[in-house]
Amino acid sequence: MSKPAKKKAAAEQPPVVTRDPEASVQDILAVATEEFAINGLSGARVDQIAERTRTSKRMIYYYFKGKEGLYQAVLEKAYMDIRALEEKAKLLDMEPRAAMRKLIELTFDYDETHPLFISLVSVENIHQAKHLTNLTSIKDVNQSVIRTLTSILERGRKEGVFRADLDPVDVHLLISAFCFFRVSNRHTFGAIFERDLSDPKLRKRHKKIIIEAVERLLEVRKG
Amino acid sequence: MSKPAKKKAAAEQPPVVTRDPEASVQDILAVATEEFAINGLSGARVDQIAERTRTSKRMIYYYFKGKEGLYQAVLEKAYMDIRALEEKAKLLDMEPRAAMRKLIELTFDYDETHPLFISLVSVENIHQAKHLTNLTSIKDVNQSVIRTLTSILERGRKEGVFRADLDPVDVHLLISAFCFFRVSNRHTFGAIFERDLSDPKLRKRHKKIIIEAVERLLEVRKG
DNA sequence: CCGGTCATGTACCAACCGGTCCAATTTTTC
DNA sequence: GAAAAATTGGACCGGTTGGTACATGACCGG
Repeated sequence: MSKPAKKKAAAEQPPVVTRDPEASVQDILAVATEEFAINGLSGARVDQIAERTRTSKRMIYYYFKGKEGLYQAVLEKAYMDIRALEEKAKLLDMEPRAAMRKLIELTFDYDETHPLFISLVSVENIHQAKHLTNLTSIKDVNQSVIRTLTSILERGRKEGVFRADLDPVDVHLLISAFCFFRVSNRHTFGAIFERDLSDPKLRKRHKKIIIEAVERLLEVRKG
Repeated sequence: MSKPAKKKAAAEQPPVVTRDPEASVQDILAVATEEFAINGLSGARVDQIAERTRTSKRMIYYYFKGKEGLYQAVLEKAYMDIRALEEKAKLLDMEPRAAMRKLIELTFDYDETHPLFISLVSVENIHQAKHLTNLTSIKDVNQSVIRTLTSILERGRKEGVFRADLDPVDVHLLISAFCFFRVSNRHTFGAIFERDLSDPKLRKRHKKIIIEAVERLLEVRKG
């Protein structure tokens, strides 16, 4: 079914150059995300991205100025999407240990289901995050994880179930490192140790391990 | 014993074209390691590598066939160098808990002091490790870590200080992930959370954290 | 309906980049 | 010491790639 578009409905057969700026932008971003994640910044080809789009190379330069502009837009969008991570779960209502477990599971699952995001972050790190520093807005978004974590740790400490001498960012680092690495390094790790890290069986086991590791690390020890 | 000076510079200065194949190869490899680590496979420029070398582009093609051949050689060398990791320490003579702690420290310090290696591994993962699969030799080298770890865990289990239900590769994953991530993602993580992960103070704290996390994870629990 | 801005397609280019050709000169082999 | 092999240099090439000039239709305010 042809989309009737606007009021100018079907005179006979106009070439119907369905104009839709927003759709063009989103289309380009979606394709570019894949290309940059798979091939890296310099490895990705503008022509290839354009070809996979329903529009043309001209549009990429029209909307994003150039390859780097497109890359930066892709990066920003990818980082912004994490916002959806904790929003759907109301961690602050749960008791500390359950909240912590849930937070770990969310992180684990997010990384697992967003390999393109993981790749993009790796790419950006190779470029020493010099494009990321332009994007000040994403700091706030990402630091919300820390606020949540801080709150959970604080409540746990008050209830006497969590120790008090751990920095929330350090805890986040431990969780993030494990979840991220499993995905980012699945190819080399898999090749060397002959393991398929995408195996559901392993996934389940690894999720249990990181949860257990963090839980034990947070435990209060007397003496 | 003056060289048969080139006709152009016959008067003084013998050009002294000191031929040294081995040195040429090593020189190229060293420069290429940096370039590939910093710019990635497609981002690195053969001309740039050649220029930084004391030899010429021609030599790169002579010794390594092409850009990909050079990249593969760089990758192989980088992975082979890990062999030196545990060799110098005789972990098998130490009591299990001390050995485990030492192994973690070695991994932590190795990653910390070899950021180029970390970058290369990240680059290779973006390329889905398709160059690594050609290098079967490195599997053995890297699996020696697992053998060591297996032995430590086994002895610990027999002595009753370590639990028995953990896979050595999974334990290695936990350790490796933390140590690797700290370096591989130092730029994005640092930018977002405004932390300099190379700060010695943080380094010391993080080393303590990963050691403590693993130690606690390995503890035997009754019930 | 009409001028102006927005959106898009086509064709094209100049620079770059991986790779090679030709040849010289050193080192090794016999 | 001559032939053969190994190393090196420098110029050069052809395809690729990011980017642009130009034209043209589509939408919108008045």
